Amino acid sequence: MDNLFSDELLTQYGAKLMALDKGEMLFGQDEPATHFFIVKSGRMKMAHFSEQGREFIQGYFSNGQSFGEPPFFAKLRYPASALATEQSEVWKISYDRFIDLLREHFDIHLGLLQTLSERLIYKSMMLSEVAVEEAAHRLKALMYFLKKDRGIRPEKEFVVPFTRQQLADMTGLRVETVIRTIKVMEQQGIVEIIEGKIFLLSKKQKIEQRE
Amino acid sequence: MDNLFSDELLTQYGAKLMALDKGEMLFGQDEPATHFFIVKSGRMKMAHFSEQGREFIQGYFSNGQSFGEPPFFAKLRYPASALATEQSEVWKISYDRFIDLLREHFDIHLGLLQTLSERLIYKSMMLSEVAVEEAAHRLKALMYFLKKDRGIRPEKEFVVPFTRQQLADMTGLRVETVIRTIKVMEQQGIVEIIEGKIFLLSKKQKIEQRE
DNA sequence: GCAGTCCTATGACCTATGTCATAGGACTTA
DNA sequence: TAAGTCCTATGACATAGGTCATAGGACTGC
Repeated sequence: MDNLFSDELLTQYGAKLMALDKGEMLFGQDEPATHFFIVKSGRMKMAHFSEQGREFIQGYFSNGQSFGEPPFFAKLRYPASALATEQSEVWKISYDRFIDLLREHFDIHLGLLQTLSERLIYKSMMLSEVAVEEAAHRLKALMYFLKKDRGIRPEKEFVVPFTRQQLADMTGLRVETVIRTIKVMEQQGIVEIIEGKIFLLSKKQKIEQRE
Repeated sequence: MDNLFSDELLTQYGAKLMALDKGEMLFGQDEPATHFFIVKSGRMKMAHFSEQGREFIQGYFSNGQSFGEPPFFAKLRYPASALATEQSEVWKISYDRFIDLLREHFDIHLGLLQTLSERLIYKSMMLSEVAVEEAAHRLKALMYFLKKDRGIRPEKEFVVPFTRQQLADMTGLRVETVIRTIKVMEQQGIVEIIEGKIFLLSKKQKIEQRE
Protein backbone atom coordinates (compact mmCIF):
# COMPACT_ATOMS: atom_id res chain seq x y z
CA MET A 1 0.00 0.00 0.00
CA ASP A 2 1.04 3.55 -0.68
CA ASN A 3 3.95 2.57 -2.84
CA LEU A 4 2.18 2.95 -6.13
CA PHE A 5 4.86 5.00 -7.84
CA SER A 6 8.38 4.05 -8.83
CA ASP A 7 11.00 6.75 -9.29
CA GLU A 8 11.33 5.79 -12.97
CA LEU A 9 7.63 6.21 -13.59
CA LEU A 10 7.56 9.57 -11.84
CA THR A 11 10.52 10.83 -13.84
CA GLN A 12 8.96 9.57 -17.03
CA TYR A 13 5.82 11.64 -16.37
CA GLY A 14 7.72 14.81 -15.61
CA ALA A 15 7.82 14.77 -11.80
CA LYS A 16 10.54 16.92 -10.26
CA LEU A 17 12.41 16.07 -7.10
CA MET A 18 12.54 18.74 -4.42
CA ALA A 19 14.74 18.93 -1.33
CA LEU A 20 13.40 20.41 1.89
CA ASP A 21 15.20 21.29 5.09
CA LYS A 22 13.74 20.48 8.48
CA GLY A 23 10.94 22.93 9.23
CA GLU A 24 10.68 24.19 5.67
CA MET A 25 7.21 24.82 4.25
CA LEU A 26 6.29 23.20 0.94
CA PHE A 27 2.96 24.97 0.53
CA GLY A 28 0.70 27.05 2.73
CA GLN A 29 -3.01 26.72 3.42
CA ASP A 30 -5.30 28.63 1.01
CA GLU A 31 -2.76 28.54 -1.82
CA PRO A 32 -4.22 27.19 -5.10
CA ALA A 33 -3.30 23.52 -5.52
CA THR A 34 -1.33 23.35 -8.74
CA HIS A 35 0.65 20.24 -7.84
CA PHE A 36 0.55 17.23 -5.67
CA PHE A 37 3.40 15.40 -4.01
CA ILE A 38 4.92 12.07 -3.11
CA VAL A 39 7.46 11.63 -0.32
CA LYS A 40 10.70 10.03 -1.47
CA SER A 41 12.51 10.35 1.86
CA GLY A 42 12.00 12.11 5.17
CA ARG A 43 8.66 13.08 6.64
CA MET A 44 6.05 15.72 5.90
CA LYS A 45 3.34 17.10 8.15
CA MET A 46 0.03 18.53 6.94
CA ALA A 47 -1.38 20.95 9.49
CA HIS A 48 -4.02 23.62 9.66
CA PHE A 49 -3.52 26.79 11.70
CA SER A 50 -6.45 28.74 13.08
CA GLU A 51 -6.55 32.55 13.21
CA GLN A 52 -5.52 32.29 16.88
CA GLY A 53 -2.54 30.20 15.84
CA ARG A 54 -3.88 26.87 17.10
CA GLU A 55 -2.46 23.98 15.12
CA PHE A 56 -4.41 20.94 14.01
CA ILE A 57 -2.44 18.09 12.42
CA GLN A 58 -4.29 16.53 9.46
CA GLY A 59 -1.65 13.88 8.95
CA TYR A 60 1.96 12.79 8.57
CA PHE A 61 3.36 11.36 5.35
CA SER A 62 6.54 9.44 4.70
CA ASN A 63 8.26 7.10 2.22
CA GLY A 64 6.09 6.52 -0.84
CA GLN A 65 2.99 8.25 0.47
CA SER A 66 1.30 10.90 -1.61
CA PHE A 67 -0.33 14.02 -0.21
CA GLY A 68 -2.08 17.13 -1.44
CA GLU A 69 -4.20 15.18 -3.94
CA PRO A 70 -7.67 16.26 -2.81
CA PRO A 71 -7.42 19.95 -3.70
CA PHE A 72 -5.36 18.98 -6.76
CA PHE A 73 -8.16 16.82 -8.18
CA ALA A 74 -10.94 19.09 -6.96
CA LYS A 75 -9.09 22.14 -8.36
CA LEU A 76 -9.37 24.01 -5.08
CA ARG A 77 -7.00 25.54 -2.55
CA TYR A 78 -4.96 23.53 -0.07
CA PRO A 79 -6.97 23.31 3.16
CA ALA A 80 -3.76 22.99 5.21
CA SER A 81 -0.02 23.70 5.04
CA ALA A 82 2.69 21.13 4.37
CA LEU A 83 5.91 21.25 6.37
CA ALA A 84 8.98 19.03 6.48
CA THR A 85 9.47 17.66 10.00
CA GLU A 86 12.95 16.53 9.02
CA GLN A 87 15.18 16.85 5.97
CA SER A 88 13.08 15.42 3.13
CA GLU A 89 12.83 14.84 -0.59
CA VAL A 90 9.49 14.98 -2.35
CA TRP A 91 8.37 14.41 -5.92
CA LYS A 92 6.36 17.33 -7.32
CA ILE A 93 3.74 16.44 -9.92
CA SER A 94 1.70 18.70 -12.19
CA TYR A 95 -1.81 18.10 -13.48
CA ASP A 96 -1.81 17.29 -17.18
CA ARG A 97 1.02 14.79 -17.21
CA PHE A 98 -0.39 13.07 -14.17
CA ILE A 99 -3.79 12.62 -15.79
CA ASP A 100 -1.94 10.91 -18.66
CA LEU A 101 -0.24 8.66 -16.15
CA LEU A 102 -3.60 7.66 -14.66
CA ARG A 103 -5.07 7.07 -18.12
CA GLU A 104 -2.23 4.73 -18.99
CA HIS A 105 -1.98 2.90 -15.65
CA PHE A 106 -5.31 1.57 -14.43
CA ASP A 107 -3.85 -0.10 -11.36
CA ILE A 108 -2.29 3.11 -10.13
CA HIS A 109 -5.54 4.93 -10.75
CA LEU A 110 -7.42 2.34 -8.72
CA GLY A 111 -4.73 2.35 -6.04
CA LEU A 112 -5.11 6.07 -5.67
CA LEU A 113 -8.85 5.65 -5.24
CA GLN A 114 -8.10 3.19 -2.49
CA THR A 115 -5.59 5.53 -0.83
CA LEU A 116 -8.08 8.37 -0.78
CA SER A 117 -10.73 5.99 0.52
CA GLU A 118 -8.55 4.97 3.43
CA ARG A 119 -7.83 8.55 4.24
CA LEU A 120 -11.52 9.38 4.08
CA ILE A 121 -12.25 6.65 6.58
CA TYR A 122 -9.63 8.03 8.95
CA LYS A 123 -11.16 11.50 8.68
CA SER A 124 -14.69 10.19 9.20
CA MET A 125 -13.59 8.30 12.26
CA MET A 126 -11.69 11.23 13.75
CA LEU A 127 -14.46 13.66 12.91
CA SER A 128 -17.10 11.75 14.83
CA GLU A 129 -14.63 11.16 17.66
CA VAL A 130 -13.65 14.81 18.01
CA ALA A 131 -17.27 15.91 17.58
CA VAL A 132 -18.91 13.76 20.25
CA GLU A 133 -16.43 11.80 22.36
CA GLU A 134 -14.44 12.88 25.34
CA ALA A 135 -10.68 13.02 25.74
CA ALA A 136 -9.94 9.40 26.74
CA HIS A 137 -12.17 7.96 24.02
CA ARG A 138 -10.57 10.15 21.33
CA LEU A 139 -7.07 9.18 22.37
CA LYS A 140 -7.94 5.49 22.48
CA ALA A 141 -9.57 5.63 19.05
CA LEU A 142 -6.55 7.40 17.57
CA MET A 143 -4.03 5.02 19.11
CA TYR A 144 -5.90 1.87 18.07
CA PHE A 145 -6.26 3.29 14.56
CA LEU A 146 -2.53 3.97 14.35
CA LYS A 147 -1.74 0.49 15.60
CA LYS A 148 -3.99 -1.16 13.01
CA ASP A 149 -2.82 1.18 10.27
CA ARG A 150 0.79 0.18 10.85
CA GLY A 151 -0.18 -3.47 10.60
CA ILE A 152 0.57 -4.34 14.24
CA ARG A 153 -1.36 -7.47 15.16
CA PRO A 154 -4.00 -6.98 17.91
CA GLU A 155 -2.28 -9.35 20.35
CA LYS A 156 0.95 -7.33 20.23
CA GLU A 157 1.59 -4.12 22.13
CA PHE A 158 2.18 -0.86 20.28
CA VAL A 159 4.61 1.92 21.08
CA VAL A 160 2.81 5.14 20.19
CA PRO A 161 5.23 7.01 17.92
CA PHE A 162 4.10 10.52 18.87
CA THR A 163 4.72 13.00 21.65
CA ARG A 164 1.85 14.16 23.84
CA GLN A 165 1.90 17.49 22.03
CA GLN A 166 1.47 15.74 18.69
CA LEU A 167 -1.37 13.59 20.03
CA ALA A 168 -2.98 16.79 21.31
CA ASP A 169 -2.68 18.44 17.90
CA MET A 170 -4.21 15.39 16.20
CA THR A 171 -7.21 15.17 18.55
CA GLY A 172 -8.01 18.83 19.19
CA LEU A 173 -7.01 18.55 22.84
CA ARG A 174 -4.42 20.50 24.83
CA VAL A 175 -1.13 18.98 25.83
CA GLU A 176 -1.98 19.19 29.56
CA THR A 177 -5.22 17.31 28.93
CA VAL A 178 -3.39 14.59 26.99
CA ILE A 179 -0.80 14.21 29.75
CA ARG A 180 -3.48 13.94 32.45
CA THR A 181 -5.72 11.63 30.40
CA ILE A 182 -2.88 9.28 29.48
CA LYS A 183 -2.01 9.02 33.18
CA VAL A 184 -5.58 8.02 33.99
CA MET A 185 -5.47 5.49 31.17
CA GLU A 186 -2.33 4.05 32.69
CA GLN A 187 -4.12 3.54 36.00
CA GLN A 188 -6.92 1.82 34.08
CA GLY A 189 -4.40 -0.54 32.48
CA ILE A 190 -5.05 0.64 28.94
CA VAL A 191 -1.51 1.91 28.42
CA GLU A 192 1.81 1.64 30.18
CA ILE A 193 4.29 4.52 30.40
CA ILE A 194 7.97 3.55 30.30
CA GLU A 195 10.51 6.35 30.24
CA GLY A 196 7.87 8.68 28.93
CA LYS A 197 6.99 6.42 25.98
CA ILE A 198 3.36 5.34 25.70
CA PHE A 199 2.79 1.59 25.26
CA LEU A 200 -0.71 0.69 24.09
CA LEU A 201 -1.37 -2.69 25.67
CA SER A 202 -3.10 -5.62 23.97
CA LYS A 203 -6.25 -7.07 25.54
CA LYS A 204 -4.22 -9.99 26.85
CA GLN A 205 -1.75 -7.68 28.57
CA LYS A 206 -4.59 -5.71 30.06
CA ILE A 207 -6.00 -8.86 31.64
CA GLU A 208 -2.60 -9.95 32.93
CA GLN A 209 -2.06 -6.54 34.46
CA ARG A 210 -5.34 -6.66 36.29
CA GLU A 211 -4.39 -9.92 38.01
CA MET B 1 -20.77 17.10 -10.77
CA ASP B 2 -21.92 14.00 -9.00
CA ASN B 3 -23.96 12.78 -11.91
CA LEU B 4 -21.39 10.45 -13.31
CA PHE B 5 -23.69 7.48 -13.76
CA SER B 6 -26.65 7.03 -16.08
CA ASP B 7 -29.33 4.47 -15.23
CA GLU B 8 -28.49 2.54 -18.39
CA LEU B 9 -24.84 2.25 -17.47
CA LEU B 10 -25.66 1.13 -13.95
CA THR B 11 -28.07 -1.52 -15.21
CA GLN B 12 -25.51 -2.68 -17.74
CA TYR B 13 -22.98 -3.30 -14.97
CA GLY B 14 -25.38 -5.22 -12.78
CA ALA B 15 -26.54 -2.54 -10.35
CA LYS B 16 -29.83 -3.31 -8.61
CA LEU B 17 -32.40 -0.70 -7.66
CA MET B 18 -33.61 -0.72 -4.05
CA ALA B 19 -36.59 1.05 -2.54
CA LEU B 20 -36.40 2.43 1.00
CA ASP B 21 -39.14 3.84 3.20
CA LYS B 22 -38.59 6.95 5.26
CA GLY B 23 -36.46 6.09 8.27
CA GLU B 24 -35.36 2.73 6.88
CA MET B 25 -31.72 1.72 7.37
CA LEU B 26 -29.71 0.66 4.33
CA PHE B 27 -26.63 -0.46 6.24
CA GLY B 28 -25.36 -0.12 9.78
CA GLN B 29 -21.98 1.03 11.05
CA ASP B 30 -19.38 -1.72 11.44
CA GLU B 31 -20.96 -3.95 8.80
CA PRO B 32 -18.48 -5.12 6.13
CA ALA B 33 -18.81 -2.93 3.03
CA THR B 34 -19.75 -5.33 0.25
CA HIS B 35 -21.51 -2.74 -1.90
CA PHE B 36 -21.67 0.92 -2.56
CA PHE B 37 -24.63 3.02 -3.54
CA ILE B 38 -25.93 5.80 -5.74
CA VAL B 39 -29.08 7.77 -4.94
CA LYS B 40 -31.66 7.70 -7.72
CA SER B 41 -34.36 9.57 -5.82
CA GLY B 42 -35.03 10.74 -2.29
CA ARG B 43 -32.36 11.49 0.30
CA MET B 44 -29.99 9.43 2.41
CA LYS B 45 -28.22 10.37 5.62
CA MET B 46 -24.89 8.91 6.75
CA ALA B 47 -24.58 9.15 10.51
CA HIS B 48 -22.43 7.71 13.24
CA PHE B 49 -23.87 6.84 16.66
CA SER B 50 -21.70 6.79 19.77
CA GLU B 51 -22.09 4.21 22.53
CA GLN B 52 -24.07 6.82 24.47
CA GLY B 53 -26.38 7.23 21.48
CA ARG B 54 -25.05 10.60 20.36
CA GLU B 55 -25.49 11.11 16.64
CA PHE B 56 -22.96 12.68 14.32
CA ILE B 57 -24.04 13.35 10.73
CA GLN B 58 -21.27 12.59 8.23
CA GLY B 59 -23.32 13.79 5.29
CA TYR B 60 -26.51 13.85 3.27
CA PHE B 61 -26.75 12.43 -0.24
CA SER B 62 -29.38 12.95 -2.92
CA ASN B 63 -30.01 12.64 -6.67
CA GLY B 64 -27.02 11.17 -8.47
CA GLN B 65 -24.64 11.24 -5.52
CA SER B 66 -22.77 8.12 -4.55
CA PHE B 67 -21.99 7.10 -1.00
CA GLY B 68 -20.36 4.26 0.87
CA GLU B 69 -17.39 4.12 -1.52
CA PRO B 70 -14.54 4.58 0.95
CA PRO B 71 -14.97 1.32 2.88
CA PHE B 72 -15.95 -0.38 -0.36
CA PHE B 73 -12.63 0.48 -2.03
CA ALA B 74 -10.60 0.06 1.14
CA LYS B 75 -12.33 -3.27 1.84
CA LEU B 76 -13.22 -2.25 5.37
CA ARG B 77 -16.36 -1.83 7.44
CA TYR B 78 -18.76 1.06 7.08
CA PRO B 79 -17.74 3.73 9.59
CA ALA B 80 -21.33 5.00 9.82
CA SER B 81 -24.92 3.95 9.16
CA ALA B 82 -27.00 4.95 6.15
CA LEU B 83 -30.66 5.88 6.64
CA ALA B 84 -33.35 7.15 4.29
CA THR B 85 -34.65 10.52 5.49
CA GLU B 86 -37.54 10.21 3.06
CA GLN B 87 -38.85 7.58 0.66
CA SER B 88 -35.88 6.85 -1.60
CA GLU B 89 -34.50 4.68 -4.38
CA VAL B 90 -30.84 3.74 -4.49
CA TRP B 91 -28.70 1.76 -6.90
CA LYS B 92 -26.75 -1.01 -5.21
CA ILE B 93 -23.40 -1.90 -6.79
CA SER B 94 -21.10 -4.82 -6.12
CA TYR B 95 -17.32 -4.89 -6.38
CA ASP B 96 -16.16 -6.91 -9.38
CA ARG B 97 -18.54 -5.51 -11.96
CA PHE B 98 -17.86 -2.01 -10.75
CA ILE B 99 -14.13 -2.42 -11.18
CA ASP B 100 -14.86 -3.45 -14.77
CA LEU B 101 -16.92 -0.31 -15.19
CA LEU B 102 -14.03 1.83 -13.98
CA ARG B 103 -11.59 0.01 -16.22
CA GLU B 104 -13.75 0.69 -19.25
CA HIS B 105 -14.70 4.30 -18.39
CA PHE B 106 -11.72 6.48 -17.61
CA ASP B 107 -13.79 9.64 -17.17
CA ILE B 108 -16.01 8.05 -14.56
CA HIS B 109 -12.96 6.73 -12.77
CA LEU B 110 -11.43 10.21 -12.73
CA GLY B 111 -14.75 11.75 -11.74
CA LEU B 112 -14.94 9.44 -8.77
CA LEU B 113 -11.45 10.48 -7.72
CA GLN B 114 -12.66 14.06 -7.87
CA THR B 115 -15.79 13.28 -5.85
CA LEU B 116 -13.77 11.61 -3.11
CA SER B 117 -11.34 14.52 -3.20
CA GLU B 118 -14.12 17.02 -2.61
CA ARG B 119 -15.46 14.97 0.24
CA LEU B 120 -11.99 14.73 1.75
CA ILE B 121 -11.70 18.50 1.67
CA TYR B 122 -15.02 18.86 3.45
CA LYS B 123 -13.90 16.41 6.14
CA SER B 124 -10.52 18.13 6.56
CA MET B 125 -12.22 21.47 6.94
CA MET B 126 -14.80 20.21 9.42
CA LEU B 127 -12.22 18.25 11.35
CA SER B 128 -10.02 21.26 12.02
CA GLU B 129 -13.10 23.35 12.78
CA VAL B 130 -14.57 20.90 15.28
CA ALA B 131 -11.14 20.27 16.79
CA VAL B 132 -10.08 23.85 17.48
CA GLU B 133 -12.80 26.41 16.80
CA GLU B 134 -15.69 27.49 18.94
CA ALA B 135 -19.39 27.23 18.23
CA ALA B 136 -19.94 30.39 16.15
CA HIS B 137 -16.88 29.76 13.98
CA ARG B 138 -17.88 26.15 13.31
CA LEU B 139 -21.40 27.13 12.32
CA LYS B 140 -20.17 29.92 10.06
CA ALA B 141 -17.67 27.61 8.36
CA LEU B 142 -20.33 24.98 7.77
CA MET B 143 -22.87 27.42 6.41
CA TYR B 144 -20.42 29.12 4.06
CA PHE B 145 -19.25 25.72 2.84
CA LEU B 146 -22.82 24.63 2.13
CA LYS B 147 -23.52 27.87 0.29
CA LYS B 148 -20.47 27.49 -1.93
CA ASP B 149 -21.09 23.78 -2.41
CA ARG B 150 -24.56 24.46 -3.76
CA GLY B 151 -23.14 26.96 -6.21
CA ILE B 152 -24.78 30.05 -4.63
CA ARG B 153 -22.82 33.11 -5.67
CA PRO B 154 -21.14 35.01 -2.79
CA GLU B 155 -23.19 38.17 -3.31
CA LYS B 156 -26.47 36.29 -2.90
CA GLU B 157 -28.00 35.29 0.40
CA PHE B 158 -28.43 31.63 1.30
CA VAL B 159 -31.29 29.95 3.09
CA VAL B 160 -29.70 27.26 5.26
CA PRO B 161 -31.57 24.06 4.40
CA PHE B 162 -31.21 22.39 7.80
CA THR B 163 -32.88 22.51 11.19
CA ARG B 164 -30.91 23.58 14.25
CA GLN B 165 -30.84 19.97 15.39
CA GLN B 166 -29.27 18.91 12.08
CA LEU B 167 -26.69 21.71 12.27
CA ALA B 168 -25.90 20.53 15.80
CA ASP B 169 -25.43 16.95 14.63
CA MET B 170 -23.11 18.09 11.82
CA THR B 171 -20.90 20.26 14.06
CA GLY B 172 -20.75 18.23 17.26
CA LEU B 173 -22.73 20.85 19.18
CA ARG B 174 -25.99 20.56 21.10
CA VAL B 175 -29.22 21.94 19.76
CA GLU B 176 -29.49 24.49 22.58
CA THR B 177 -26.01 25.78 21.78
CA VAL B 178 -26.87 26.10 18.09
CA ILE B 179 -30.08 27.99 18.91
CA ARG B 180 -28.25 30.38 21.23
CA THR B 181 -25.27 30.86 18.92
CA ILE B 182 -27.44 31.53 15.87
CA LYS B 183 -29.27 34.19 17.87
CA VAL B 184 -25.99 35.89 18.71
CA MET B 185 -24.98 35.68 15.06
CA GLU B 186 -28.25 37.40 14.16
CA GLN B 187 -27.41 40.29 16.49
CA GLN B 188 -23.99 40.49 14.82
CA GLY B 189 -25.65 40.76 11.39
CA ILE B 190 -24.18 37.50 10.08
CA VAL B 191 -27.55 35.81 9.64
CA GLU B 192 -31.18 36.83 9.67
CA ILE B 193 -33.94 34.65 11.11
CA ILE B 194 -37.29 34.83 9.33
CA GLU B 195 -40.04 32.52 10.54
CA GLY B 196 -37.42 30.27 12.06
CA LYS B 197 -35.47 29.90 8.78
CA ILE B 198 -31.82 30.90 8.87
CA PHE B 199 -30.70 33.31 6.12
CA LEU B 200 -26.94 33.55 5.72
CA LEU B 201 -26.35 37.13 4.58
CA SER B 202 -23.88 38.19 1.89
CA LYS B 203 -21.16 40.69 2.80
CA LYS B 204 -23.11 43.41 1.05
CA GLN B 205 -26.21 42.70 3.11
CA LYS B 206 -24.16 42.68 6.28
CA ILE B 207 -22.88 46.17 5.51
CA GLU B 208 -26.35 47.44 4.63
CA GLN B 209 -27.73 46.06 7.86
CA ARG B 210 -25.10 47.78 9.90
CA GLU B 211 -26.11 51.17 8.51
C1' DG C 1 -60.09 17.26 16.97
C1' DC C 2 -56.64 15.51 19.74
C1' DA C 3 -52.46 12.74 20.82
C1' DG C 4 -47.89 12.42 19.46
C1' DT C 5 -43.79 14.22 17.52
C1' DC C 6 -40.62 17.64 16.09
C1' DC C 7 -39.11 22.30 16.25
C1' DT C 8 -37.53 26.68 18.41
C1' DA C 9 -36.77 28.85 22.65
C1' DT C 10 -35.02 30.15 27.45
C1' DG C 11 -33.46 29.80 32.31
C1' DA C 12 -30.51 27.56 35.89
C1' DC C 13 -26.93 24.97 36.91
C1' DC C 14 -22.78 21.80 36.12
C1' DT C 15 -18.42 20.00 34.49
C1' DA C 16 -14.76 18.58 31.26
C1' DT C 17 -11.37 20.79 29.51
C1' DG C 18 -8.88 24.99 28.68
C1' DT C 19 -5.72 28.50 30.55
C1' DC C 20 -1.90 30.08 33.09
C1' DA C 21 2.00 29.52 35.97
C1' DT C 22 5.80 26.91 37.30
C1' DA C 23 9.46 23.29 37.24
C1' DG C 24 12.86 19.75 36.23
C1' DG C 25 15.03 16.60 32.69
C1' DA C 26 16.89 15.64 28.03
C1' DC C 27 18.87 17.26 24.08
C1' DT C 28 20.93 20.67 20.74
C1' DT C 29 23.60 24.67 19.47
C1' DA C 30 26.97 28.21 20.08
C1' DT D 1 29.34 24.94 29.80
C1' DA D 2 25.78 27.71 29.28
C1' DA D 3 21.66 29.13 26.87
C1' DG D 4 17.82 27.58 24.22
C1' DT D 5 14.28 24.58 23.12
C1' DC D 6 11.25 20.79 23.66
C1' DC D 7 9.19 17.46 26.58
C1' DT D 8 6.61 15.71 30.62
C1' DA D 9 4.42 17.06 34.72
C1' DT D 10 1.25 19.31 38.26
C1' DG D 11 -1.60 22.76 40.75
C1' DA D 12 -5.14 26.52 40.72
C1' DC D 13 -8.58 28.59 38.55
C1' DA D 14 -11.84 30.03 34.57
C1' DT D 15 -15.36 29.20 31.16
C1' DA D 16 -17.69 27.54 26.90
C1' DG D 17 -20.78 24.61 26.19
C1' DG D 18 -23.34 20.64 28.05
C1' DT D 19 -27.36 19.09 30.80
C1' DC D 20 -31.89 19.30 32.50
C1' DA D 21 -36.36 21.24 32.88
C1' DT D 22 -40.04 23.56 30.83
C1' DA D 23 -43.08 25.62 27.22
C1' DG D 24 -45.56 27.03 23.11
C1' DG D 25 -46.22 26.49 18.01
C1' DA D 26 -46.58 23.66 13.74
C1' DC D 27 -47.50 19.54 11.63
C1' DT D 28 -49.02 14.43 11.09
C1' DG D 29 -51.70 10.48 11.74
C1' DC D 30 -55.73 8.39 13.46
